[in-house]
Amino acid sequence: MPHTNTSSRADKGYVGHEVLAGVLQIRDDRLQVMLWQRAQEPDVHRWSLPGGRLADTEDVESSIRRQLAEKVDVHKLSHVEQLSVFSKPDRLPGRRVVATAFLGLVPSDTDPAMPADTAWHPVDALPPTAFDHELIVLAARDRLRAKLSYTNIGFALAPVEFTVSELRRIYSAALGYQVAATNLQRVLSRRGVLEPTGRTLPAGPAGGRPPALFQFTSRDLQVTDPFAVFRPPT
Amino acid sequence: MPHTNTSSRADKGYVGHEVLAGVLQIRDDRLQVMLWQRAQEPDVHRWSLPGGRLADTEDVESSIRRQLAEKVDVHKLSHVEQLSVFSKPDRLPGRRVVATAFLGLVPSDTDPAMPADTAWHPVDALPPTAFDHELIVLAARDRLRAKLSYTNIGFALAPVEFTVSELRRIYSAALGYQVAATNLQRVLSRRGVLEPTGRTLPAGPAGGRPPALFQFTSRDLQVTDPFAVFRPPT
DNA sequence: ACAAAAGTGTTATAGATACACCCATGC
DNA sequence: GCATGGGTGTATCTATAACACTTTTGT
Repeated sequence: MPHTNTSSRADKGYVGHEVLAGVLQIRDDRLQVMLWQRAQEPDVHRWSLPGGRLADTEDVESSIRRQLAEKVDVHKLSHVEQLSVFSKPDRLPGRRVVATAFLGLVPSDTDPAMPADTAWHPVDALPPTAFDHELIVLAARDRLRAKLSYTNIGFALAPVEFTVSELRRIYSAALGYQVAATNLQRVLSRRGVLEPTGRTLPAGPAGGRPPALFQFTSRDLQVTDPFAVFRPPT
Repeated sequence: MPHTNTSSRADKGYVGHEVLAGVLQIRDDRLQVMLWQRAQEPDVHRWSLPGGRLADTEDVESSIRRQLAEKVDVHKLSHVEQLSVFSKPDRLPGRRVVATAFLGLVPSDTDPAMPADTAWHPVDALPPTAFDHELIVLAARDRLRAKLSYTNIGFALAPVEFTVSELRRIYSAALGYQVAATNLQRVLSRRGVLEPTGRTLPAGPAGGRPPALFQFTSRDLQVTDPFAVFRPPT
């Protein structure tokens, strides 16, 4: 790739700006991240996050959505939010580039078509990653885990309609520990995050009661637990 | 641009990068923010946040700390953290500049010397502000309020030693509603955030029991309440 | 003694977990 | 009938809010 940094660092104040996304999805009951394998130096063959350069007419969120549209049909992204800036001067070899990192989510029932150099990898068993991209993946994972607790962000990981069992598997995979279906249902219902659709699925081959189907009441991010330790007087 | 496999638009633009901080302090029992008044166009006479251009050799956090040192003795900043990126293409007139915004905190018992064009303003009664700086101030306020609930961030607003009454006034001002001293003390103590120093202050002129002095057990930001709705099995 | 401010004891309430038990289906 | 998975009822636990009451000082 470009340059020997002969003139670049001397060009005072020129700071490149890129956007990168940790796009997460639950696949095979594991939290996985979308990565593509670099074909060129630097960091050849290492895996890196999708993204690219910020263009003139877009803000950072428009930019990451545009760039992801080249990898994944953008309509399949159920949620995008900003994480933070990664700006160590030497985070990339060559010219200086500041990155704005994002968390992106894809529902578990979609399987977006991706280029040949791109694949899903479990977040807890990452391949060798390029630059500081592993840090960004971990930041994305941590943000998701935190928000599962106090927001309705599960809507972005689950299909539109699902059984409580399916939702339990999704939450367990994302959080990294087993959650009980019984309490998951109750907590989310009491908060008004979840509601039954009235429909059910047929029982499985081994029998059993046919599961009811549920949906999220809202598909926009909402804080559902103010978790205010110091609660305003009622 | 190193390391993207996407071909984005031609590089017409030079994207500047600035860092800005909403520096907050409790003064006169109100949450106030440090602003300086612009002397030149654009937005003459409007009030704006301290900050400036990202230099070549620093990351964004080093940069904002350096720039604040020009306004406030940097050692008086008890906490600095990144908020988010503001990147609308037209957020400033003229050349495009992306801003990384920070929250900065100053303890209530310090009164940093500041330039003549700089003053503190209550966050709930801001003067006319420049560009998108009001948004950044509100983001700083909201971040502070959220973290008061589930972290020990109060250490950054309070003096090293304080009475529970003083702390109550600080929390009340920052949160925007009255908190009760009795419960404040208990919640923070049970979490191990607060501890008595063993010393007391003399009673006030009107009498009353002499208050005990307390301190925060740690002066680094720590999450004290995991507020995990889906708690890992014990 | 009395007023004032600080601090403690006690109860109430909310929101979660744990677990036993009942329900509906296929074979 | 019975195994299997789904769903509900109920007890328990934890943490905070509310408030009455006690403590310690100055005048």
